[in-house]
Amino acid sequence: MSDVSAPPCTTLDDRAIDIGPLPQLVGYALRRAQLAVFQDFYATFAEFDIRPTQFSVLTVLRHNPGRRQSQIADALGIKRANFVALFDGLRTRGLAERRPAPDDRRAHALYLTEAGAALLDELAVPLARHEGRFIARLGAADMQRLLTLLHRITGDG
Amino acid sequence: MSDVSAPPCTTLDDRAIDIGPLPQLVGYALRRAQLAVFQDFYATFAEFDIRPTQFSVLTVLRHNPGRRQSQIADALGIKRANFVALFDGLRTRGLAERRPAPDDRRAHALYLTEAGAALLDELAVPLARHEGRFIARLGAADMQRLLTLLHRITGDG
DNA sequence: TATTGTTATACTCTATAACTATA
DNA sequence: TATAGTTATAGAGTATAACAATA
Repeated sequence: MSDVSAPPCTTLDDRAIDIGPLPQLVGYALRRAQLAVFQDFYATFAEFDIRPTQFSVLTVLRHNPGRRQSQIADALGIKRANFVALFDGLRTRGLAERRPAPDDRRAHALYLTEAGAALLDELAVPLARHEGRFIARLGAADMQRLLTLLHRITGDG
Repeated sequence: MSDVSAPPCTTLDDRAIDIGPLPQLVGYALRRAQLAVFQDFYATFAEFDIRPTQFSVLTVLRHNPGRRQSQIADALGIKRANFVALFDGLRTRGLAERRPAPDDRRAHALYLTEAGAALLDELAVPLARHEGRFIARLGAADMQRLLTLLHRITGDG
């Protein structure tokens, strides 16, 4: 339905902006796509107060119990100095814990708590819905192609 | 050459970390790929002191001279409050300028300066090298497939 | 001497609220 | 009343330097 009584243009130029060659730049396209997915992630996990980085730490802890802070941080591309506060946020919520490393009194071995493991189980359902929304946009086959291309960009595949 | 006198393991567990299902999550894969490309962008344009967001603003100004701040900011997904300092950084360097909007005394019309246009011309060469490094990893056909998939993720494809 | 975890600090990016001058 | 630009502010994320304890 068009509105025949719509007012005339109120500005000199209200055509859509032309962002030119930006969509053909891989960095720009990656950034916009990443923001779209993270926005969906934030909305999906807001009720659990879990952000993408926190989710990635919990996941790596589940798959690597007892590793040191620096190993976990390195695997996720996080500086060890920045990992301290990030991990403390999980620890004070009872989701993860530090234990003395048996072979090195400087180091801590990191573990999920039972509450952390239970939360990760609980997050599996909304996570699948979140991923499912993007698989629905692309189809499963194209999503797998996208993941493979992204791994080749990152340099590990 | 392997070093037969290499010391034994110094830690309890120095196998590589297993980041589990993270590489199959679209948000994680996008984030890591975006960081890899932006790292290359930073290194490529460090000598020009241009960051990805600044480059995108200059590019949109070239393609849309005379538009208002809020239009430019919206097109790039930047809040108008955050755009002020960003644009001032370009303006004080003589790359862009504000002019009074002819039809609305609240608004400013934004333009590239000649220096800004000249810089953008100069940046074309390193930009092509930057893009070329990732096209080299994927091949031109797969890069085009990646861009198309990314646009579909973002929702404008 | 080097490394682990930590603190301090700074800079960027992002988000919201509120102000001003116009409309 | 609403909008364009602006200011202030706060929260993440990220980067470097330096320190204590330990290797």
